[in-house]
Amino acid sequence: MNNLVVIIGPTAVGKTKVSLALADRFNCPIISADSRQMYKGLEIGTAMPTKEEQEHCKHYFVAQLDIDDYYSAARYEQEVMQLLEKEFPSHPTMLLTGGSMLYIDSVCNGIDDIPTVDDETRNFIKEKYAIEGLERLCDELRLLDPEYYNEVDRKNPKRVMHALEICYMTGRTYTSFRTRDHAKKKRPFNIIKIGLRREREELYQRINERVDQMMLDGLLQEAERFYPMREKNSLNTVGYKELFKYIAGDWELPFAIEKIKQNTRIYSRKQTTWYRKDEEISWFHPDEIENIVKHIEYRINNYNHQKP
RNA sequence: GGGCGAAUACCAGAGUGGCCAAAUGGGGCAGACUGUAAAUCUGCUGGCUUACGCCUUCGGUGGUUCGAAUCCAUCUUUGCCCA
Repeated sequence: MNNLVVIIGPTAVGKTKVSLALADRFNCPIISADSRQMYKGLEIGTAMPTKEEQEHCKHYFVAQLDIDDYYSAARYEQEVMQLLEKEFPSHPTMLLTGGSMLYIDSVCNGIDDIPTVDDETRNFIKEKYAIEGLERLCDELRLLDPEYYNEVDRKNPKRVMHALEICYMTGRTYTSFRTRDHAKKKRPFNIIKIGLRREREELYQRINERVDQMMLDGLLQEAERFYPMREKNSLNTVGYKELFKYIAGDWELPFAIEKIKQNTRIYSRKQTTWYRKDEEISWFHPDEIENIVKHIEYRINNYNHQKP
């Protein structure tokens, strides 16, 4: 059986370094699971693997989208599954690493097949929301999909709007697509989840230092380059959105930099919240490379012995 | 030396006799999460408690009052103005 080693951990914990070491050991390419590193041009702000690192080892899903390209976790799932099918014959152990938990979850557990919303519907609902407000949309959702109405976070416009989009576009309830059919999504490979963690104080220090380094490396210039496209979703990203405020004249630069650090810390905590409920993760300190390798080898052997 | 003012929870800052454990914002912490997720949204934030509730808080002390963050006296610190 083939193996997918998934390296996860909060931002700035040191995933890149560990995954490069593991790629060497297991002689395989790296599949990135980072929703922002996928975009071209965001090298500094997303701490994208460097040219040298990418030459040293093949990276997938890095710098391949344009800033205004549409993308989604579902599309990611589909593309990763295709890629794995192609790669497994020559690389029986593959590496997936990144901080975008929804993307990782969609690869490990699958994501329901829900149609992609067309622009027309999207704009229609968006306008409806702008004119009528969230409460009216909720009222409508209660009529169109009472079951989901009872489950959703009715204060979260994105959730409510998306459900309505599906109802409008398909003429079916959003609930009818949310089957969570895990049997259908059962993966034909072993998944080994490795979590990387550090003491919070240590992680925060690394975050702060990394942000300072990004500024030295030219993050501001990178942000200036993308300033005209600042409304794009892909640029609603820590590191850029704060500098856009500075460029617009709303914030002082030192304040913007502090906000980048602060929002990065918050982001790291949100990631941690996601990890806490996943009991399949085996945790290590990023410096314990040898232990991580041993653990992975042990798991692989174990899986193989279990097979009849 | 004289005059006026200010002191409120981690910070800023409302409150000027009971509806005040104290608005609001920031910060912090926790959580949710299936379609652009580094997004979006939620809860908590004096102590004890699952909760009802109880206890200790609004610079210090002492008063007035049935009742004080709020009124009075005084002390301390501090800001501005006149000398």
